[in-house]
Amino acid sequence: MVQNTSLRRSVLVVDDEAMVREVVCAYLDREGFSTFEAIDGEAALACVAEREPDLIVLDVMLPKLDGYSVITELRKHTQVPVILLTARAEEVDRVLGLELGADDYVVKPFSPRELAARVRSVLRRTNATEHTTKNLEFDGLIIDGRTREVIVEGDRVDMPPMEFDLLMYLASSPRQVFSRSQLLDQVWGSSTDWQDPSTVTVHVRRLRQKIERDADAPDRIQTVWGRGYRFKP
Amino acid sequence: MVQNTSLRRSVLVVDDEAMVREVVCAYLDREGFSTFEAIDGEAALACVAEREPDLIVLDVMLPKLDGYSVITELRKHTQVPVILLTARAEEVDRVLGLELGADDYVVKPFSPRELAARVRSVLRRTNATEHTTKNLEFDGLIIDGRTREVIVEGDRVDMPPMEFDLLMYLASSPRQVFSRSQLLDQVWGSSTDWQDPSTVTVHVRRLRQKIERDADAPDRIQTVWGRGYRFKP
DNA sequence: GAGGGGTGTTCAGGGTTTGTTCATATTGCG
DNA sequence: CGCAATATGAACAAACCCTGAACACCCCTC
Repeated sequence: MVQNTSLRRSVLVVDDEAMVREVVCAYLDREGFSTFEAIDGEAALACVAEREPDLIVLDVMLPKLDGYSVITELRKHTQVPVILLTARAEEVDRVLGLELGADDYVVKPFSPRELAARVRSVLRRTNATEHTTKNLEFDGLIIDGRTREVIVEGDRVDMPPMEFDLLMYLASSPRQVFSRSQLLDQVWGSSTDWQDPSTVTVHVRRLRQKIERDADAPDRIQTVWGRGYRFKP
Repeated sequence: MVQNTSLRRSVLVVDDEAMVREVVCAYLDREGFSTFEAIDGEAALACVAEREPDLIVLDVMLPKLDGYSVITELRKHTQVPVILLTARAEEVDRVLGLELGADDYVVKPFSPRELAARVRSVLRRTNATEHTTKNLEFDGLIIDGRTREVIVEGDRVDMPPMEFDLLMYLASSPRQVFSRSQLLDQVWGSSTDWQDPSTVTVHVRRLRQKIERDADAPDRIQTVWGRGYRFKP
């Protein structure tokens, strides 16, 4: 059994077209995921048993064992998140797919960008149970990615998922400035084109109330006027 | 080799129809991008080699060298983001099947607004992962493009967005003289029409107050009478 | 199912920082 | 000395951020 010790999330891409696998994997690689490939349903199940990916991108139309059968089989053993690829809108039996336990579906043709966004989104949702994330420790602030606990000045602080993800993301690149749009893209991840950047503002405020010594004079999460926010270690 | 020193993101628009190029470029210009145009695949590759754009908007149907071939060629050397323009929905299937080396695609007819949104979205993402922002260090002056911090003689100095951009631009090309109009063009961008060159003067003054040892005898940012300003390393 | 707490999102108002303009003083050049 | 370019200071306008509260939603308990 190969343990996935990497900090990066791993994604298994299952499609019978080599070009699709290749392109999707290349893109996800660039996005910071580690990727595996499988050409059909049987190979997919074998790979899941062996590598334990954090998420599976699964084409519905597959030789040997189709996507629905793969999900059914998977669900006997694991709760690994699945994103379905379906060829055309008309063929989408979303009810069937989702009832079988898929977490999301993407209709072909899709843009790799959109798929990556869905992957991030689904991983975020299912984050609560599995994590291979890192632990960060600063002066008076400890962020435990494994247990999703935050400890401020020795006190354990309750942290909702979104706020934790935001804090984690900022703290992962100390001092770097992120715009609201970037944070929406990177932390929220899905369909962010029409979302309100002020969502970020509000979450930052709540975050500050929890981890700042003086909420009126933010020190850890600094505002960079006109540009975004920055975590100060 | 022309260096793209502008702080604005540059976009190369490739389409054989002059009207499309014109409309798209005009809109992107107004949105704060600097734009280049290419009429066919060969011209596109030449432009990429010469200008190194931050993103490429690429029509699939092109004379001489079609969009797919251009991407294939591009990917041998660079990871520059590409947004494909496709004339018909059916062609999108080919995009998926053949050349998903693109980061996104837009189906004609499209609204310039939508295209601009995609451009921004793709750039946000790629900008977040690649640290293309530079760091500059001089004697007693450190400019960190990633964190947007300036450190003068060891002291961290708060720097408003515009002043930082201006300093960054000047310091990126030490000794080179820039006229006020050039700076307006490159740092401010053509987003706001017909600006007052004195805006530059004021920002230079404030900049000097922050980074000069003696504000009355400017050393780092020198005035070149009748010509403009120059950064001295 | 029906409440209830917790979470994520949106919105409008107010305050602050920043960007720009303008009038005036100063500097550099012929 | 005259003219043009640049510097200065202050005031205005715009952009931006924070606050507070309300709404929608999900999950959990009962």
